[in-house]
Amino acid sequence: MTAGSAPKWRRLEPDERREQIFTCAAELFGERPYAAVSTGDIAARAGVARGLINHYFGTKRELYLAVVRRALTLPPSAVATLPDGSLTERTDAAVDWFLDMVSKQQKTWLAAITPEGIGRDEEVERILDEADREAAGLVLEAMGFDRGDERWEQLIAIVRTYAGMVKAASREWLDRETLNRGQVHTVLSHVLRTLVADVIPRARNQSE
Amino acid sequence: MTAGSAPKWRRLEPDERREQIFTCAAELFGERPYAAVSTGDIAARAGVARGLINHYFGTKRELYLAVVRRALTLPPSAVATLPDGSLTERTDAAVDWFLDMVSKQQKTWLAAITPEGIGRDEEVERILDEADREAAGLVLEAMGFDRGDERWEQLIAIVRTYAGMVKAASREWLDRETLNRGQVHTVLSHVLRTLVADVIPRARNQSE
DNA sequence: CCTCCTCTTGACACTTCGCCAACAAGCGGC
DNA sequence: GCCGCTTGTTGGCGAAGTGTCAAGAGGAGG
Repeated sequence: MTAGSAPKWRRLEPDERREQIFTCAAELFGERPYAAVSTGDIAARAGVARGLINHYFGTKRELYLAVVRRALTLPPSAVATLPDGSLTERTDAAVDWFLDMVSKQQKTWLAAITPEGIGRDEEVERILDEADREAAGLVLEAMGFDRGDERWEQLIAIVRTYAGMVKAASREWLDRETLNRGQVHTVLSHVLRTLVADVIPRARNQSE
Repeated sequence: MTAGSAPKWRRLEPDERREQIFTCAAELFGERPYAAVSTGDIAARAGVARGLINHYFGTKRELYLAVVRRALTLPPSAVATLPDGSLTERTDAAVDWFLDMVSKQQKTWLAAITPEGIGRDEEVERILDEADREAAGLVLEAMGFDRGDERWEQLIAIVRTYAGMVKAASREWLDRETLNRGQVHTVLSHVLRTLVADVIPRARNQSE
């Protein structure tokens, strides 16, 4: 009791506070579905007044979208070095690189791609869409395709189809633990090779 | 004004009313995300008092789960006749059958498999899981595997991985319209054939 | 026509959300 | 070292949503 001037709360830089709230929100949204997380919960975990959340993020939903956006934005390390070599070597390397990345981010990423039961959310879909498109582009380039390809959009679509399998495989490996890493690698690289070698050439001739 | 006894509301059989509310809820949950649909909205569309929803379904969430459950339960016609023949014939037939089914249910099914951004919902995941498992089992049997196989769980896992691709492909076809039916068919049947012929035999030797 | 069963309503208590005016932390001037 | 101003932060209000429950009313049966 030397001095009776202990501040009730500490004043932070806006970016700092914003980030702190964001982190707490990300944790909670990762644990429970959107509707089961109240702004009160988030404020409590961050140790701030509820109103502050609206001050920084406007709306609960906007905060949620911010969390989703960041969770799905792949780290810059994404632009990894892709080896030249045979098709098999390249697909193997790509899948390996991907599995490494996922096993690190594990928890966040898994939560981010978990399918919700029903009910379309335009905004969220657009974010997911953009992230997938980005990833698909990287994979295609790693496989030796050119961004200027006349059928680029079609190629993207096919790889995005593959991305659905990648996500499902990751869940089997990390979440359900029904497959081990080696098995997942086998599945994903075989399929990727099939796509590049057999499917894409054929699909090109099926445009209406 | 012949008789002043026009009833304010009509009394229905419980099953009938329940079904009516359920239908309206399914529509709304298909249009907007869970949190953006209020029980008031549902009651309004059904033309009943809000309290009646709780009477029949207990909770908004329970109603939602009921909708999800039904949307994902494949119709009994699922047990279609699977032809004998070469592997290629069988995979082609399976994919065709599936695409037919999807193009009918289209809207509902698409909404049901749409991924939400983040936030895991145990209950919903379990329902999705069960539906996938069911479907995977049918596919495996159609491909000539036996439910008594020593590695049945592993096979299921691999096919479930494939199911992720099937869903993504359906979205590209019906929703984004970046691939046509023929292309989707090509992609899916090739991959399925690769899985059965190449991947599954190898993965068997990779169990830890 | 009256009675009773039960389907249905409407209101109450409680939680959550967005808004905003008032408060105070703590840096800079004197 | 004290004071004043900027602005990060609080706390409470009003609107909206949810679950509960006792009371009300449809309509079949006697």
